[in-house]
Amino acid sequence: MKSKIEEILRKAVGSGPVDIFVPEKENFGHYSTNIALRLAKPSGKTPLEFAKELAEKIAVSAPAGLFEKVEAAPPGFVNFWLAKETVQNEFAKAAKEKTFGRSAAHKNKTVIVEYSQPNIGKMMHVGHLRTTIIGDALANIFEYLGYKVIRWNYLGDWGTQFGKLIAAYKTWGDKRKVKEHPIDELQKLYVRFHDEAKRDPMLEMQGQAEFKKLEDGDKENRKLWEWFKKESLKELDKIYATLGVGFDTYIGESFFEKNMRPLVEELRNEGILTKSGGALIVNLDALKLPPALVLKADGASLYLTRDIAALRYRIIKFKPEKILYVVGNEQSLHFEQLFAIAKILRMDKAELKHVKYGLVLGEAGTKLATREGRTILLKDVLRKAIELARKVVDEKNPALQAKVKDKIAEAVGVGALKYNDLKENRNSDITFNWERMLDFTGDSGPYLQYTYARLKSIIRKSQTSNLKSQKFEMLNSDIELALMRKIFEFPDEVARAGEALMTSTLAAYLHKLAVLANKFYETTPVLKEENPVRRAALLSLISVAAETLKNGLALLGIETTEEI
RNA sequence: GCCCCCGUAGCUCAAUGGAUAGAGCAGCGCUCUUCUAAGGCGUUGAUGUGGGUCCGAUUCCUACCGGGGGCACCA
Repeated sequence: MKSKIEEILRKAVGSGPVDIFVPEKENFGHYSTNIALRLAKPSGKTPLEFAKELAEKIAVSAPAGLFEKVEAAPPGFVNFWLAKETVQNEFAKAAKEKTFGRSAAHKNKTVIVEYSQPNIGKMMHVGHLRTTIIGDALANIFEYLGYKVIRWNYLGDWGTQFGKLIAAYKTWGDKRKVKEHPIDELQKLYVRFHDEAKRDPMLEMQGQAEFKKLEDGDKENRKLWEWFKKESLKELDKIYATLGVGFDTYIGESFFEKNMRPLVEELRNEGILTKSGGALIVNLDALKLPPALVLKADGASLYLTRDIAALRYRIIKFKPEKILYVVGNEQSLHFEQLFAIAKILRMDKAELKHVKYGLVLGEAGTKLATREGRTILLKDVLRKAIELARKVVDEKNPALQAKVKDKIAEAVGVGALKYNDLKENRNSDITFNWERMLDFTGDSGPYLQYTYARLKSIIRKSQTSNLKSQKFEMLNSDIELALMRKIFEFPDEVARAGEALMTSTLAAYLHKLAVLANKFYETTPVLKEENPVRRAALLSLISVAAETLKNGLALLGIETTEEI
């Protein structure tokens, strides 16, 4: 609908960009534009005059019966109200299409979304939640918009940290213990290493040496590394299963190990390498960036070096239109440097975007650090959320079967965590707060899931299988029309989320949709409706509203259940 | 010191340069013999400070104040 009005508007104003938006309040129209405010000046008219003329022009030129009215409003808006019939017809179209809003417009375009990126040998903590669910949601959105999406879990499976882990294992490790609880033990070793390294600087060098050996192909270190990686992946899979998140590839940093030497050669040939304190750097003064270190004095590679190689690989192999790096704010400099070097190496054909987000800070408001043992484990957060959800289900809906309750608890617990994060768009840091994360009321995941379940409950009780009524002229009340309009805004909202790389606008839209659905629920008794034609139309409306909620939540990676 | 992010209601967050700055929580008052009260209705309450650009600034520029993060051999 939005694009249709834009087209009409474009015809009326001639050329140039036009922009239609849905105003906050209905008394400013169903759709609105501020174009008169922008175009009035060169015409010598006041914005309001310009808007009035534009409104009159459109009222005449628009297809008959499309609008109920088109009005100018101070200081110079043009507001559009759709006719009832337009709303009903447009809704009918949405109701007919199963894949409403899904587009094929970008069929041949590839987007690589890099997200989650856990480190092998360490447990995932709350910080990983943001990258994992934001990345997953963006991947879903781009798929919906018709892109070919590559979901890339770029594992942190290489680097000095493994030298440190290997050194720690060799010094204090107990093979039997590690076999029993691999990740717990490895994490303990890692923390101990950093703890003792504070007192014993030799340890740090030992760690670096072990990594160098690993990178040089030392058999024992290689074996240990493989073992740690295997165990880590098992652990990670459990978390991803709970989160309902999947990937197309787990190719991580270690994959690019073999590219390090040629890459350094290439950088040398480009003439952009400088020696500095034994290490090799790329000077980025011209771009007002600090120098980027690409090879350590001992000849071992670095995160950035591997990232350059990974970028090269992706561009050659997949020819993506965009690469989205869903990584925390704290790595801004790293990506500025990476993108700068990409430009120098002429690897900037793809649109490279650092999709950044604020840090999750501890309850004290400071950074959580695994290496110092200050961390909140993701598995604990998930477990706690699901347990709490289970308690609430028991309270609210005790009659359900235990198995059903478990399923609901998982959907609700995980949904609450995800929605809580995805509804926010700010780059600002989040201070970790159990209460807020596990709030199941108000503008929350469970609220949307609850709305869905309520709607489905009506349909179940109606004992009708035919939900295909198209007699939408029977639906005339303000709330019914408002709900229909909100539903067919769905594709516009998905497109907007994709353009802005933002999940918050989509979450806000779904919340508004749910508010309308609940208002409808409270004010319109459906099963008591005596007119069978209207009853069928109402059921059809409920069915489409529920589907839209379900589809929207699915884009955010949130499950819905029939009962809650 | 330099760079990045942020500062909106008591709290946690919204607001593609536009209209009367939106939600949720907490508070207060209603609302379950009616399709799930995880709900609905009502109500109290906010743009860090000073300049600037603009017809119009929470949004852009600038200075300051405050919080968080980063700044070479971690990732």
